[in-house]
Amino acid sequence: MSNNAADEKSSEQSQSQSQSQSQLQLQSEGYPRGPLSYPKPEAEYQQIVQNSQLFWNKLQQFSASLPTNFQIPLVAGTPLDLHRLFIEVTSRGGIEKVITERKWGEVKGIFRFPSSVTSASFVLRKYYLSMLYHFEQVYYFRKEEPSVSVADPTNRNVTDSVAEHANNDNAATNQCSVSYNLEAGSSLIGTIDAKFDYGYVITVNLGSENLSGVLYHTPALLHQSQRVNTSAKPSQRIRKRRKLALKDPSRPKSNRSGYNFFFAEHYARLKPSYQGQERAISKRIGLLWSLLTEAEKQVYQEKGVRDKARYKAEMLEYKSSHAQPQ
DNA sequence: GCAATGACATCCGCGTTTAA
DNA sequence: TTAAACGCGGATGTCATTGC
Repeated sequence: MSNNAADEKSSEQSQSQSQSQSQLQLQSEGYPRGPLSYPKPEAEYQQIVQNSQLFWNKLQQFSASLPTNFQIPLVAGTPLDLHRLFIEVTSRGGIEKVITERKWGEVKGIFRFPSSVTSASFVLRKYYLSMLYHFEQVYYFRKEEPSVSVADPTNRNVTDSVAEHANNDNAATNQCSVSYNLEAGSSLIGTIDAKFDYGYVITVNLGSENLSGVLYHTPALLHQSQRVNTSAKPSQRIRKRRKLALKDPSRPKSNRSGYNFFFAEHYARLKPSYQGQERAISKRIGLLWSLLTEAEKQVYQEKGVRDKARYKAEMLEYKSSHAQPQ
């Protein structure tokens, strides 16, 4: 099928869509509006990978079934090799994996874009989402229905997604800010039209209009990350310790020296008067330590000795419980 | 010799997003 | 399409001491 033919077909579909503008489609970012069900794949994934011509034929046919214009994107003035992009992404487990595992750097490296392309990762992701995402779902994952779950490879929540769509100029049909003055806590009545991996396709009755949209389950991981974000950012050492703790949480904490106890005590005291001068605090505490008499130091040294004993005892127990059976 | 222990601002590099 | 802004995570710096 030629590009023109594809354009004409998508144009017709666009017109039919514009006739049903009451439909509220809360689509995920950049994803072409997909059909309720996918066409059957007409080739095996391996064939698509091995045969570039077959790939292009099937992609154009597939794109024609979607309400999007099929146009090969240019990057730095050069047509983007969508076949190569498809292979590189699917060989890494698909778009969701590439995004969540931050593998765009690897994919980007394959294309060897000129240095002038400063946002290659984002461009590749954008074009993949707009041109290859549904194709991947059918020819790689062999899905029969669209799974809009990809809304969350970026791990953002529904609120963010909706807010973005409300700000998206392209989302002509995504007008969340419809004339209805909805507020948090407003009640709506609707029906579930379909269920998919991460949520539901729903229709809500608003006056004389029926608005369709998607409800997502907020991933548990997202909740965790949000909780983390609401608190102060942990220090690099704390993150490192947490990493070590995750590796072996039962390992006893290292013992602290007398100076460690002295430092902790004085740090808390000096902090209010040394706002934002942590290094100055450290130097100050070092000076104070050097000015202590032996008797004064002894108080802290004893704490260190006790902690050392604690550490030794805990390590003995730890080692005996982790000893390899002979 | 390196890492850990207390605290965290600052810098840097990389990936993502936005505006023009 | 691209440059710039932005966000995030890791490394560093300060100190003394100790265990591995």
